[in-house]
Amino acid sequence: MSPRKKSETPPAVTTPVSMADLARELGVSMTTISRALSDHYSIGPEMKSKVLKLAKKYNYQPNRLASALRKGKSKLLGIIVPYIEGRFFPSVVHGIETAARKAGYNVIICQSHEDVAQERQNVEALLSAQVAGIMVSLARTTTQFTHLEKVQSRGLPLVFFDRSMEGEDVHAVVLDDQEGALLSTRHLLAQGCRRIAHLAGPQHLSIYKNRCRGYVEALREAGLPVEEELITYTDMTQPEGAAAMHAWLTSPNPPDAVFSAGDYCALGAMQEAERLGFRVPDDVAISGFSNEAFTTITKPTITTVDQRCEEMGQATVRLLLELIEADGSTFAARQIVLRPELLVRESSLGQVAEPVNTRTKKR
Amino acid sequence: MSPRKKSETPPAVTTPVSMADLARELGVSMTTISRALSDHYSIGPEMKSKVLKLAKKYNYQPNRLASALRKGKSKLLGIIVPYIEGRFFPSVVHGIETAARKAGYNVIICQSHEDVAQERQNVEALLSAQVAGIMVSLARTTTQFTHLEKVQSRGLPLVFFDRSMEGEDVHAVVLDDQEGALLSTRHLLAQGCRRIAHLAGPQHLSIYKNRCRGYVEALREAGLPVEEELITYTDMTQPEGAAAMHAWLTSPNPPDAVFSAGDYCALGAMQEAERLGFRVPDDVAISGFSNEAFTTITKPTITTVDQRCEEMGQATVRLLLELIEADGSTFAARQIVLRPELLVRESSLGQVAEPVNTRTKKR
DNA sequence: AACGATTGTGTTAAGGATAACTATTTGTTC
DNA sequence: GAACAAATAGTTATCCTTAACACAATCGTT
Repeated sequence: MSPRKKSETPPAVTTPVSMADLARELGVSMTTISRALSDHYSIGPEMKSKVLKLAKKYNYQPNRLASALRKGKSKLLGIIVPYIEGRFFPSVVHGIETAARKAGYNVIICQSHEDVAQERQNVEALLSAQVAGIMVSLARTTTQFTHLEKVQSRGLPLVFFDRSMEGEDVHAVVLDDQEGALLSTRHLLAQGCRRIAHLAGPQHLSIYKNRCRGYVEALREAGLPVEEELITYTDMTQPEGAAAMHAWLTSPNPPDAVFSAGDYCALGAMQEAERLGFRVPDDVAISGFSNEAFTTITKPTITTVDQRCEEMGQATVRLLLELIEADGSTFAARQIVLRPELLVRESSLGQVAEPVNTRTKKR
Repeated sequence: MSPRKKSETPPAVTTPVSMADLARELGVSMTTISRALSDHYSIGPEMKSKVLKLAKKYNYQPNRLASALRKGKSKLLGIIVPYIEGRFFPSVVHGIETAARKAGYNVIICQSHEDVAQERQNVEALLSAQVAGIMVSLARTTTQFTHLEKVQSRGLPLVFFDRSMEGEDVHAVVLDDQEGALLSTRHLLAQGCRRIAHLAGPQHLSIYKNRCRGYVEALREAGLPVEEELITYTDMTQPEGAAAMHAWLTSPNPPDAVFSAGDYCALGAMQEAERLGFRVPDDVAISGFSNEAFTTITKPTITTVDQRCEEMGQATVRLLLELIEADGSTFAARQIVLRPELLVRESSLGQVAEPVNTRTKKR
């Protein structure tokens, strides 16, 4: 009707071909086209190949909006993360994105900036974008979950990763933090260390609580006492690591190793130790957690625990897609626990050369 | 017909309310609802408030799929990056995501993995997701642009960021790499350095070519000769930086400063210098490029150039949205050039204490 | 008093894909 | 050879929102 208002469009605008175009050209109905493209049984092989050929010729791209609208199911997945910086989340997102694309899905990314209100808004945004499912790693401040319950009441699959709702009947992919701490502390013990300190994180966060548990477990295994003055609670930053280390090393009975629940904190501790004239690992061994990128470029390189970021992303997508394809029929909550990997590096290697895993992640 | 197979759905599935529901309840037509919600002039204030109230009561969320299908314009933006790791791209994506959300758009992220074929696929995926516009940072291997021309021929706004198509009639947001290199080299000169070497990157990439130009420009300004043996071409990795530095420092006439076009390479150079017994910055000053996270935690911390990641993301979105809203009417190609910021740190600070900017980026 | 302008609302037809239901032809079975 | 099943393709309604067009009522104007 209305004359399309492009009076002069230098790069001549071409409209994408639709099923109707193909149908017209072949003199068949749109249904036939639709079925042929989705390999429906009711279309003969001859017609199928004709349609496919024409579709390729015109480089037909299905309009996913239309498809999603009709089917009530889009090819979009939503993902909510606290932020996309540092090592961990970009890597997980990378894993998610790769796996999702392989399955023909696109991913919409939202950041909560560690804020519940923002997280709520993200949920709304994703719902109104009609995503087929949501993956979320909770903001630190999230203690109420009404926005997430709403997702489920919509019948939308929801999978948590890394930071999950604890003890609830939810689908989740998490790391076995306790195991990682256990491996790391055991390693320090194996290096001959006997007074192992722990730089702990905020204990209301389960990941840090579990890392502390693993540390304690390893000491118990070895028949060593858990000494209160050897555990310092920090916010896991570099300065606090340095401060804690300073206190320990200037005390009458300093530790001979430190297991930190985070790499930044471990770094601070290491730098402070060296500043005070202690050698790492000779005088005091150090291990961290998270396999931050910088742990391979410090001097010495820092022993740490890898969190399997990519695998976590892949597992999350796999679980979510299963739920989406099951279409609400399976609701046995599933928790996937990934095994962390200890990466032994220079900061914890005693002179006693022994067969250990010195492999670092390839990139 | 087929009995919906959820025999027992514990979390009772509620269907989202649609305009039709609101219309029925108020006894008006859907059009009225639609108009009231989009604040159309033809709806009376009384009716408007009634509709708004009801919409809020039922927490009505518009179905963006349907809206986008009808309007031919979705609230989705596509973004194609080589990868989402390291410092730069996550930060830019972060900036993009934040700015886009503020404007009511969601962002779909794709990775090309530095591969043209993948990039082509990404474009297809975004087109079929019916995004309203695309932001792209080219893969290194991209030399043909048919897939991107297709985007424009669809009438879809396209904005490049960081890695753009050179010399073409395109919209782009880039960093002034030459300026950054100029600032950095000038700073080394101001520190009293007179034999400044350059760790250069692959010269077929414009960013590295421009950084080299800036270096040369600064030397010229200072009336210094550009010596061939003081420029080494590398792939910008840590080992190659170390190798180059080794060669320089074992030569008869070693440089007293190194400007590296990348931080990793600068790091390698710095480590090698120290290994050879040279002190940084006293014997040889060093500066890098990119403001990678690790540059603040090495010892000494590394002087570098910040690439304004967040601003780049914001500017990219702003430009793209302008194009989207202009709806094909403005096609004057626009190039936005961001000014880099020199971050002076320990690796280049001579004993001559002078008033310089020692600020590092806060996080 | 009649007319156009203004205001407020309804009708209807897209937009592209798809699923339920129908209809036709061919092949199979007893 | 009649009945029935399988194979193949078409009709039509639907997903939800929006926009062009139509329509009715109120108002001011000449």
